[in-house]
Amino acid sequence: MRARSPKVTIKQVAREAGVSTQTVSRVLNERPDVAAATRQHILEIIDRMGYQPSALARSLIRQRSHTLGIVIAGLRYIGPSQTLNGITNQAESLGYSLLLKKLPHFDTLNPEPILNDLLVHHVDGIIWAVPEIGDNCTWLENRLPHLNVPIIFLTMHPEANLPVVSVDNYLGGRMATEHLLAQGYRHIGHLAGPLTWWEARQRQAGWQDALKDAGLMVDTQQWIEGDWSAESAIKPMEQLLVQYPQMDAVFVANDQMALAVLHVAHRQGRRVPDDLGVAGFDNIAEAAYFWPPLTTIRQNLHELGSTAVQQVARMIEAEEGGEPETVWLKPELVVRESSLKRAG
Amino acid sequence: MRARSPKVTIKQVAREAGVSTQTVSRVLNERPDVAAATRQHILEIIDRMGYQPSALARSLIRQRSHTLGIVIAGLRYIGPSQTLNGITNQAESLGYSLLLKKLPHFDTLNPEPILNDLLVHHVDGIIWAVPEIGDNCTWLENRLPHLNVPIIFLTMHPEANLPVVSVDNYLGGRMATEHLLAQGYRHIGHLAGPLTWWEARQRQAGWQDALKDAGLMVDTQQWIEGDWSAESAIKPMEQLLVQYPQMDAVFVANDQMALAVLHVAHRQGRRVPDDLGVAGFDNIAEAAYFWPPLTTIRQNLHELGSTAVQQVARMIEAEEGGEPETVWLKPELVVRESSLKRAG
DNA sequence: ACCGTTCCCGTTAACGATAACAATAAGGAT
DNA sequence: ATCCTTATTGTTATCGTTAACGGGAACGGT
Repeated sequence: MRARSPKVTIKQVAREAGVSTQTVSRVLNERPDVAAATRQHILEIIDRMGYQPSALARSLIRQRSHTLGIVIAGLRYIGPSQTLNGITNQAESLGYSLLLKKLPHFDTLNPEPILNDLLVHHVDGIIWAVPEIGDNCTWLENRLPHLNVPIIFLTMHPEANLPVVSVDNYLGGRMATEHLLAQGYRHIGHLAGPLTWWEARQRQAGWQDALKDAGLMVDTQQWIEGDWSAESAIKPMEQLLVQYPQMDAVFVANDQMALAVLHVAHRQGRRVPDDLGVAGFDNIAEAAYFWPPLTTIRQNLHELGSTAVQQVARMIEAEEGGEPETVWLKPELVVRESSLKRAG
Repeated sequence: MRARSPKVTIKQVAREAGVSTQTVSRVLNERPDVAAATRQHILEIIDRMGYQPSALARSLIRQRSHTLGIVIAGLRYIGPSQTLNGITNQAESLGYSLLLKKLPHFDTLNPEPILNDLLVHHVDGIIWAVPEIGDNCTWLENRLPHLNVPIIFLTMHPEANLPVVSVDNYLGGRMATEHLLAQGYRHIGHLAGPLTWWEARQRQAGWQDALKDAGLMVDTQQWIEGDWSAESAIKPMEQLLVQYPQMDAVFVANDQMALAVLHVAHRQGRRVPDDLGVAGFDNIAEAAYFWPPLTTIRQNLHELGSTAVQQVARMIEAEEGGEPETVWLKPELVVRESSLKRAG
């Protein structure tokens, strides 16, 4: 292996070895019909010249690029990044390259430019890692049937025959709320994410059903909406404390907003968890070091990403046989001090 | 624009239009030498058939892929994600696609597999977004001269003739420390990142020089090393409080560890900022809602990413003329309560 | 001696596009 | 009438690789 300035091609190798390019190709692809001596000779020359076959030319002739298109909506928050991390790891180990695209906005209605861009690059499959928000998925109905490439969706409403991989947000909401109930809290409010997001609605529904199953009433005074960010949560939380004064615990739709909740509680002198139990969602790295440490729902986004890759890979390899399949990942409850009601 | 099952090629368009593929190609590339009527006719057929030229075939013949290789080391933390976010945005607007690769480990010594993978995909340029850790950059010397593709490095020691884009970590360390000094703190400790990291060393050096310039002594009792994570910072912080008892403020190398510092301070009943001033680094989204809100150094990683893309693009377009250039981005001080020493 | 295999390797065409070079027709200059 | 432009189009070769096929040599069986 040594230096190579302009790229070495199969032709140069062939000429150097005194054989046809086809024979070199056969060696590259480990075909049996090459004499041992010839193979050895060619391998030596390949090594000496530092030849690497062009993935571009291969993709073109084989009609198979071993490339996946990944569509994300943004990486400002840690969630999508962790998912992407899982994707890169799994893709690496399955031998796929990744073409990364970003939607200009969360609620881009027309995904055509992005899809086209991926298709002209001959991706073998697509992972649509964009959260379902408002009607940003309406294009699906009309476009999907014409898309002749396997595509998988992360974190969205699982329609019939749509391959989706998602964390069970509803279950997560239930788990957090049931934990608060088990601790003895009885007036459990909810600080929701933006309800245009499917995830936010699921978490809210889990909270609501858990309360109902416990025989508790739920009305609109008991919850309020934020927009995921800590900043956005300050005022809603203050408002929630006013409109639901009996509240003794709150299930917050993500950890960032839960941080803001702790912040407001401190400012108002309400002790957590004694006066107010708090549970979040996501289990961000910092949650264990909040004051007090935050009880939360851990979602394994790394696994989400890696599962998605496995699923598309399966669909790609299966050609026609790959049935759309929905995979639900189970979240986990992580109990820390913020929800541990002390006696009384 | 309508459905297209198997991909439409330029040949089919040409046949449908009754012209040669070359003429279609000329229309695609907006060459002047096509009769207006012919052009119109071909455009209609392109639209009707939903034809999109293959990026693969184009890349092959043009020897130009309009693709950048991005090498990262991981996305567990938010920093690299923000950088990547900046990269995707800028790449999009300059018309580059992104091939994303992940190093298996931070300290991978042999980047050859990754580099090769990018090269066989004919990337036009490479952004090496891997922090400099230990000797994970030693391959540079020998390999770089033979690499016939522009490459740019993020966040590493700027050797001569090496194109680097980086936030000025040294300056950030100085700024944080000088701010603490200006607030009247006089015994300023430092909780460093792992000193195998270039960034960690830079931040430490900034802290040290700021103290020296203020006429204060610095010895090894006054600082200790963490590994960036909040978890890792708990014990070192406890240790630092023991070994440097006069300490009245601490500059922490990142916000995650600063969170742990606040945590330890609370547990030990030391009031921040009265008994202990705290300044962090990074300005993560949560920092404003820590208790108390954290003074920190903001680094614009989005800009880091977008600058990197601009630089490689420049190098690509410049062919030979692109001089390696080092770009330093200035960090900003964000003052919050954790460092505001009250009178006394 | 003839024929069918098997082994090994080369030729040609193809993937989907563009570059470089004709080639044709119309029009103007000489 | 001849030659030279200019405008427009087609042909051929090419990018780097592999698929499909062909063909010669060596070997064994009848």
